[in-house]
Amino acid sequence: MSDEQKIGALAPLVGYHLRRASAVFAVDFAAVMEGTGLRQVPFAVLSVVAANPGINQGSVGRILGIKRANMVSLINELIDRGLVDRTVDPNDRRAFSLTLTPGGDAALADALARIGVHERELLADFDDAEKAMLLDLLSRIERRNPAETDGGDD
Amino acid sequence: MSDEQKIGALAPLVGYHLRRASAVFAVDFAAVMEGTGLRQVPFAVLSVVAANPGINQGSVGRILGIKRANMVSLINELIDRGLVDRTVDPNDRRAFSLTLTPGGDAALADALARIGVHERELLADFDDAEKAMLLDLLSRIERRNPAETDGGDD
DNA sequence: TATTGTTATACTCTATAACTATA
DNA sequence: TATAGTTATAGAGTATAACAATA
Repeated sequence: MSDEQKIGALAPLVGYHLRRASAVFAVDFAAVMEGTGLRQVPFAVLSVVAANPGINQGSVGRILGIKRANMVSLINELIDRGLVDRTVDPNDRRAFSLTLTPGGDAALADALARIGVHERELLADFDDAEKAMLLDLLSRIERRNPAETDGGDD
Repeated sequence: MSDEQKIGALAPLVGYHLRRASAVFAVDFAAVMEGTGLRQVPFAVLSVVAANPGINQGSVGRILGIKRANMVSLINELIDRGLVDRTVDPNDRRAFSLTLTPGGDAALADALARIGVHERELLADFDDAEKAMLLDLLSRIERRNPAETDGGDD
């Protein structure tokens, strides 16, 4: 018993706490999305395609930090499930133009409703200023290393 | 070119930004630790053993959110590298008592020096109050779901 | 009966390299 | 020559189930 939470040298490390807090969100995300089959990364892809109709796979990957090679099965999965539509881009016949299907719109709306509940639950004791502060601090970290985190570098 | 970073519905989601910020830290962690062979999780194990001499594997797992089954190879790796010592606990002969070897102490000190550089770099534009605020906000998230994130539930 | 550690196994996520077709 | 997408593959990380030894 008792494991008194002595994390020693980890205590002042932002990297450690980011990893653990991120894991808390990931576990609860999976719980709240149960039954939909949508995981964190496919949901993010769906969001980016919705916000950028006609975008191609490479651009989605660059925005989300996903390598081109790993985008393939991700997009295939969303197409197989009828959530995304893929057509050859007439302006560049190497590329595919991605859009959400009506089913994709519905799945995204359902996911956003579930995720709204999940975020409100995990941030229940955060006031608006604290949540805004957290989003700002995290965004500043994200901007620190855009090149290395980018999905486009092979 | 240009991928104008339209992340759409992801923009206000703390879970998304936690995942991306955590990834930035993970990539830079790997870069700064290159050559040592220490990754994030084994480093965390080393830190917890150092802070709790004589602790057993299960307790380390519960503190760090690592399942017992996954602790085995983790501890084996640290022992094979001569960083951790494992002896049968005389008070409970099912359990092992874990301590750092002198080599483990040295490896941890070296890791902490490297990680100090890495954290200062990634948080270069954070003042002390902002860093303290971030640590506090993240710790409050970590406390939201200790049960589900715990490593001890099979 | 519960707990510590173990083995075996599987799935997700991420990474690299080599290929094709278009530009 | 560079870029979009693809295939194959490998290594982490994490999950479950079943087992032996000890409490």
